[in-house]
Amino acid sequence: MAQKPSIPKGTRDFSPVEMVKRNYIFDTIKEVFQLYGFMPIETPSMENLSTLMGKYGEEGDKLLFKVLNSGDFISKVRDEQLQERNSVKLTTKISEKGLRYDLTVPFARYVVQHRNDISFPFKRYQIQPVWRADRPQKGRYREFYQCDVDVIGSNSLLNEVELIQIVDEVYRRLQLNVVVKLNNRKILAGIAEIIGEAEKIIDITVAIDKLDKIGLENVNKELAEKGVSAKAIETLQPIILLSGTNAEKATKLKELLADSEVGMKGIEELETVFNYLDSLNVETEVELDLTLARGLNYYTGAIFEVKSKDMEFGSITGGGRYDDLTGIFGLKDVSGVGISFGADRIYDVLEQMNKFPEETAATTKVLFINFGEKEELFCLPILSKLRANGINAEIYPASQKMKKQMTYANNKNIPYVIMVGETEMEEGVVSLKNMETGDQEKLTPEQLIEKLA
RNA sequence: GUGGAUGUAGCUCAGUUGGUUAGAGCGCUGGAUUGUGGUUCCAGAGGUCGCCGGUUCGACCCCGGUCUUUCACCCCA
Repeated sequence: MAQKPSIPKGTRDFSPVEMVKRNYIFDTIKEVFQLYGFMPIETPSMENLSTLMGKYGEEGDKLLFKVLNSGDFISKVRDEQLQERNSVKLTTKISEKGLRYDLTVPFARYVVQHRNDISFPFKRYQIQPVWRADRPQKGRYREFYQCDVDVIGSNSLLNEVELIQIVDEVYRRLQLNVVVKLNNRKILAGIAEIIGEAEKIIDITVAIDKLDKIGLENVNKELAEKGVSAKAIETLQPIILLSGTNAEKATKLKELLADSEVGMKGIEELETVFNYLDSLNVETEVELDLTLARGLNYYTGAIFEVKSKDMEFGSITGGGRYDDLTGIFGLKDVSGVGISFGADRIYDVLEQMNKFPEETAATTKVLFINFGEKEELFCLPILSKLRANGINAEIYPASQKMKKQMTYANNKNIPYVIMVGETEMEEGVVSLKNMETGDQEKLTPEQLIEKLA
């Protein structure tokens, strides 16, 4: 055999069986999005690097896939630059495009670029692949799908509430038990402020975020390493370890953050959201979690994260409010909020929990066994009629051995098989065999349609 | 990006302290059974032992490199 073909690291092929399952996820999510009035858009796989760079932090820039310029790009680079052997610098000379890293930044670009055609608030959803040059692991790929919903151009906290309702509805339809973790960047900013380390907010949130993973001791250690003063760390302790119901946490937080204007604003926002939720039929547990930070540094208000309650896994949905993402592209004072469903991780959870529905509308319902030319001529009009009635049907394309045709039906999990030979043609009927029970009956074409429809 | 593991038939995996012809199960093809499959029985095909190089009389096995997959860290969906 010649060298086996392969695909790039961290990418995957999807078989027909997998695609049926994947589409089940996408279709469910899409339906719910539309139920809440969101409309789809798509953006190109590639964006200009100027759009992408600097939006995801230093780490993110490294994880961007860059696309080489076309043509004889290297001849335009000066010798000194080549000799310098500085990849980062050289990249700017030979690459001006990159694969999108997420859907939010391209969306911000889209909004700014099409601002005159958009009426705000703009509610859009977007289901497309994104690429990250991360090192792959289980549940982490270099190409994966995100399902984003965002509403931009509205400050109302009602948007936050609707997003949580969407999460609730999607996971109810997918029959997964999840918990929504909710926090607010303003509270985190307030905490940093009252412990006197306002400028270290990023380091502090990143450290706190790891609490349930590495424990309190290691969090404190990391804080110290990042240069947070011992006194500040001490003040921080009661805040990190805050417990009780959401209302209790909020009450205590108000005392602790009384001197911080941002902090109080954050609590107020959270309380508003919780008040709305209380009056709605949201089944999903929503928990105020102060240790939730999320890496993306463009978030400014609410932060969400959704985790499966049934298994230990990274977050399967996440998002938040960003007050000035479009500002970078020259459109000020437009606030947006959105969340992203990680379809690939949801797939893995559904697979492990065995929660995919058994029956799917996508597969073939009935196969015509092929006995030869004469029989084909008899069967083809009936086949057309089945399809006209919305019944997924196919005919085996050649009159091969019965066993082979039956095996084909088995492997494709086709529930019914139709056999037509001399006797059936004379009587003007077909023999319909149920592949599961083995039962067989003769039906006229009309009865057949009625039975399978 | 850092550190560790892994790679043998289409799939899941055995195996050899380095020695001539590399094994199983499942799957595949054919037959028992040319209008009745998923069970059973029989037979058969299929592998440059990830790739490149080194050590050796001799390498699937030892060494180096490289790629894949995977685990932890980083970060994240």
